[in-house]
Amino acid sequence: MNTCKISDSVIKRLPRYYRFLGELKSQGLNRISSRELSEKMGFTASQIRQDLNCFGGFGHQGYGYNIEFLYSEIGKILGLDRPKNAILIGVGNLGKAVALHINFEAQGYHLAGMFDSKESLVGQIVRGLPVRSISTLDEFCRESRPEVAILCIPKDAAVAIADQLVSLGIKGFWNFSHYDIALKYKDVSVENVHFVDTLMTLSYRLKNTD
Amino acid sequence: MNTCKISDSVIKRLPRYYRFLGELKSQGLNRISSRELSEKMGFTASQIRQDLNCFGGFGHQGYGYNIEFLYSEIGKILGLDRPKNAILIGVGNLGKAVALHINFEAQGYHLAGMFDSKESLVGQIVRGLPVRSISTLDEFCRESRPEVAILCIPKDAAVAIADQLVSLGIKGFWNFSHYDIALKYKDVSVENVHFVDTLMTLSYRLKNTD
DNA sequence: TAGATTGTTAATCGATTAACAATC
DNA sequence: TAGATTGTTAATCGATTAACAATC
Repeated sequence: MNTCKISDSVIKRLPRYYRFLGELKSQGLNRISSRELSEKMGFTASQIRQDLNCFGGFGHQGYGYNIEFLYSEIGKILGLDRPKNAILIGVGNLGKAVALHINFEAQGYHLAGMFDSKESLVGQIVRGLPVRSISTLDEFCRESRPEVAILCIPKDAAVAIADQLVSLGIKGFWNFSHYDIALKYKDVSVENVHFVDTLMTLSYRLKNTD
Repeated sequence: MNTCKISDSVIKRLPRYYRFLGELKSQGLNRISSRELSEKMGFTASQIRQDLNCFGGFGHQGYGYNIEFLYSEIGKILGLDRPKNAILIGVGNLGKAVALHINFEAQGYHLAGMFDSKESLVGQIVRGLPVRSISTLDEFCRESRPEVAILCIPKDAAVAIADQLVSLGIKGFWNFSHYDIALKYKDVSVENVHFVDTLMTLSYRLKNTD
């Protein structure tokens, strides 16, 4: 096992491994070699072995990798087995879609509360949960201690609420807003979901077909 | 101007430049140096100059960059000024959210049609557009010639429909499904939006706070 | 002119790929 | 044992950063 610092590139590939292995598992397969996996995933076999060896020797020489075992190990590396409380801020079109569409439990998340500043939304039931007034955020967080906030609000609203969320103990943001949280708060984890960026790169690629 | 092949890393940073410059522009600023921009964006000034010089010399020695001009040039590089017809496949929670939430026009896209296989959805109006039956896809594409398909359907459905879309002339996919289109069709552009992946990497980062 | 800042080349750093000994 | 495939080291490749001459 390589004790090197794990690079961002490796971490970003882990969910993809997890996804492919989950599928192989559900197809009832038992073992796979790095070469076979490389053909399915479009990585090199070398890269796959390098990536996995950042975390431990999960394979067996002459055999390959046990799919079920590797799947479960990558899940643990990602921390999917650890329960994580999350709150969702902003229950507009996007927030509603996120709440309804994402199967949080499959990654160990529990959506504990949903908040909006718009009084007309408060009390509405989405995914079996009531939308709460943003004014009750402090109280709720002191009781439920969520560690993740999902930001489905515009940039200005995100700027306005980030301090409060961090001081209430939020350790990670799943950030759909255009506010660059990571630049200000160095000790929280941030994953940005900037769809529109990918729509722009698609536009570029269409024009420059390679 | 550097005529090197533009790397993926550079292309992925362009939307971010576009976003930051748009904001500076709306703040009424005229010029900015690579150093000032680097402080705002969290890149190095060197990288900014390198990136921009892949496409041309947009700055002036001793002055910096004209914000309005650079913003507009990056928009052109990304091809946002070119009109692009798009169709959306799958009008469930996710598809509806995408249709309602994304301001396609700001990137030069026009959402021309929406399709679903579920007959109960057909005829429903979303964002002023009727949901069409998937059985009318051929006819519609031969008339409207969309070049982009937005896939908001499950993996199996995506596998089943990709051939048809490619043969109907689709050149780019904005892919929310878990089907890896790019592996099979080498001559189409694909941008994957795999939210759940970022939810997993967030889980990892929470566990390994760096 | 002096000061500032670009465009661009060179140096460094890190990530990917290749190679191969270890070993199942 | 022979064949297969890993884990790991070494080589390559590409991306980022540093440096500086050009020039506004």
